[in-house]
Amino acid sequence: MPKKRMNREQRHATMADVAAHIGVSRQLVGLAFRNAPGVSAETATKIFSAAEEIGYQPNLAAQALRREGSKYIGVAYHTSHSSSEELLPAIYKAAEAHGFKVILSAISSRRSDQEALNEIIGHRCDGAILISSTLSVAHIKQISKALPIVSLSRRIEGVNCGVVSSEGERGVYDAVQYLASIGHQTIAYVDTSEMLDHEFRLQGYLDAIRDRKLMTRVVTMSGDYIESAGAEAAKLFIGQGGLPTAIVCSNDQVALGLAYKLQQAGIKVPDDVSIVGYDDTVASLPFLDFTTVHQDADELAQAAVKDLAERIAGNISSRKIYLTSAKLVVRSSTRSPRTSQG
Amino acid sequence: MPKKRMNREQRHATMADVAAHIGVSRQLVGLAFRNAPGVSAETATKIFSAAEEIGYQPNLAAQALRREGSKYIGVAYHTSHSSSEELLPAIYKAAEAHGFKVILSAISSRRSDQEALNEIIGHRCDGAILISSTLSVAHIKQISKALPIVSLSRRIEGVNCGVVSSEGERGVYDAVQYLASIGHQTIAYVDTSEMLDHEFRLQGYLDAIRDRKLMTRVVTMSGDYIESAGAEAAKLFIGQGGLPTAIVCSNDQVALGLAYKLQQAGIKVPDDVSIVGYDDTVASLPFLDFTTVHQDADELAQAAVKDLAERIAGNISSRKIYLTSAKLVVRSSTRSPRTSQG
DNA sequence: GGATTTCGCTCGTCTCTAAGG
DNA sequence: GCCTTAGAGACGAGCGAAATC
Repeated sequence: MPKKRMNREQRHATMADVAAHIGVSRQLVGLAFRNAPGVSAETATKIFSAAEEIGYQPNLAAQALRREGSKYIGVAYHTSHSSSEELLPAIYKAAEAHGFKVILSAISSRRSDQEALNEIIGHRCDGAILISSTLSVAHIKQISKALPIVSLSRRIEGVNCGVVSSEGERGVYDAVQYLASIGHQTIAYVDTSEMLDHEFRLQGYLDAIRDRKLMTRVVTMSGDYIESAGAEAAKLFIGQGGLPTAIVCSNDQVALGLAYKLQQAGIKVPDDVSIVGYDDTVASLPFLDFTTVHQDADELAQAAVKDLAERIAGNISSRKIYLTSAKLVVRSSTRSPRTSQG
Repeated sequence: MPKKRMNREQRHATMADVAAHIGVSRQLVGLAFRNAPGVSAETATKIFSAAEEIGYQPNLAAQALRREGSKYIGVAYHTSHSSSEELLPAIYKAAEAHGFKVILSAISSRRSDQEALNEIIGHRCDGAILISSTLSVAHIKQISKALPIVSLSRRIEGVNCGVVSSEGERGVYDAVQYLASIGHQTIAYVDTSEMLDHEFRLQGYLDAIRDRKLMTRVVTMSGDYIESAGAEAAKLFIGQGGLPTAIVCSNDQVALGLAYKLQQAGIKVPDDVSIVGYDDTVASLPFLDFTTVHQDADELAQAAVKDLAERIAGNISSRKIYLTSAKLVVRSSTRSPRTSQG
C-alpha cells in the first residue's frame, strides 16, 4: 500500500503552496520570483514574506527543465589544483553577474574529464568552462559542437571555443628582466613539462635572456606533484655545483618545493639565491612572501564567463583568445646578488 | 517572430529521439536506461548503441523533478581547505556506490554557508554533507528538519544528524606517545583555535603528556591562513629561547609553515627539532615527508555517505557519531633528540 | 486602457495500469 | 508467463495569451 504522496509537512514547498497560503494564483507567484513586470509592489511583498514563512525555495530542476536555456554554466576543474581556490569563487561571482548559476564538476585521478563533462551535459548547462582540461583537441572540438566551451588556463588551438589564460610570456619576461636589472647574471628557469601552457612561460624566459644577452639554464621536470618537481630541481642545482644567483619557476608550488629544499641544504633565500614563482597562490602566504607573477582570478573568471555568455547568446562562434594580465609582484624572495668575492 | 522550437539538430536528444531512431517506444528506452526488468538483452544493446550514436544523455533535471527522491547528495565544502582534494573524489565514489549523484556547492569568503546550502536545497538534494561547516547549531538544527544532514569534520552536538570525524584525540595521543618513547622530554603542541574540532586533537596531546608525566607547552594560534599560523608559532618558539625537542601541530599546513620558518632560522628538522603534522595532506609530499597522523579520505567519505543514505531511507533519525581511524605515520621529520651535552 | 492577475500548455522523464504479441 | 507498447497523469516552474479589475 504505497502512499501516493508525502503529506504536506514533509515535502518541499512549491509555488502552489505559497499561492494557496495567501490566496493568489500560482502564476502570480511565478511572476514575482522572476521579477517579471506586472506584479504590484504590495502583492510582491506579500508573496515574498509568505514564501519566507513556509520556507519556499524554487526548484532548480524544474526551472532548468522548463526554460529554453537552463541558465547553468558547468565548470569542470581539478580538485588538486590550488589555483581553483581563488578561481571558483571568482567564477561564481562572475556567473551571477551574468544571470547564470554554476554547476561544479570535479576532475581527479578517480574521475575523468569525460565523466565531469557528461555530468555537465546531463544538467543541460548552457555552456561549460573547462579549467586545465587535458582532453584531446579532437574531443573538445566535438563537444564544442553541442555546447559552447571556454578553455581556461589552456591555450587550446583548432577548436572554436573561448580561450582564457594569463599572459605567461609577459609575466616571466618581466620577472627575468627585473632580476637582470638588479644585477643577476645567471638566471635559471624551472620548467614543468606536464603543466598546461608551460611553453609560454618558458618562452618569456628565453626571450628575456636573449634580450639581455645572458646564458640560458633550463631545468625541465616532469613530476606528479609540482611541489616535488621544485624539490627535485633543487637537488639538480645543488648537485651541479654552479648555483645560479636567481631561479624563476613555472609556478608557486614549484617555487615552494625549491625554496624548501634549498634552505634545508643551508642555501638561503634570498641571500644566496633569489626565487620567483608564478600564480601568486602560496607565494602570498606571509611567511613565504615570495616574489611572483600575479594572475588575477577575477580577471580570468570574468573573461571566461563573459566570453561564454556571448557564445551562449550566439554572438560568437569562432575561436577567440583572451590573455589576462600577469604582473610581477616583488616581495622578499628576491634581492641583488652578493658581489662575488675572490 | 520568435520560433517555437529549435530545430532538431540544435537541441539535445531525448528519449523520444532515441526511440524514434530505432523504431521502439519511448517507454522502452526509459526502462532500458533505468535497468528495469522487462527489456530483452538484444533490444537493450540496440537502444544503448542508438543513444550513443545520436549523443543522448539523460536530462538530470527531468529525472530529479520526476522522481520521488532526486538521488542527489549535496556537498558543501570550502574551496580553500586542502583536505577537500582527497575528500571530494572519495565522496563521489562512495555516493556512486549508493546510487547517488553529487552536487558540489562551494563555500568561500565570497560565498556563505547559507548560499551554498540554498543551492543544495534548490536542487532538491535528498541529503547534504556539510564539510567543516561553521553554521550555528540552531541553524543546522533547523535545516536538519527539512533535509538529512551529515556533518563532516565537525563534531556538532545537539543536532539530529550524522557526525563523521577522524579520531583526533587518538591520533595525537599516539604521536606524543611515540615521541616520548624515542626519548623526547619537551614536547610542545601548536593549537589552532579557529579550526573546527581542534579541541579533540589538543585533548589527545594533554592526555598523553599527563600519562607520560611530562610538562605541557601549548601555543595557541588564531591566524587566517593556517600555514601562517605555523610560521607565527615558529617565531614564538625561537623568541622564547627554550626550543622544545619536538613539536606536534594541529594539521599539516601548520607543520609546513612551522618547519619552513624554523629552517629559515637555521634550526634543522629533524636534527634540532622533530615535527609532527596531522591529516597527511602536504605531509606526504616527498620533499617534506613529514611524520603525521593519517586520516583516510575514503573512510571518512564512506562513513558520511553511508550514514546519509540511511537517513534518507528513513532508518536513522537521531544523532550518530562515527570516528574514523587516525593513524600515526612515521616519516623523516622525527627522530630521537640529540643527547644533551654540557 | 494599462496595470494586474489568471489560464493553459509545455519541458523530459518517471511510473502506473492495461493490454497486445 | 515473457517482452513490448499504448496511454495517461504526474513533477514544479516558465511563458504566451487571454481575462479581469
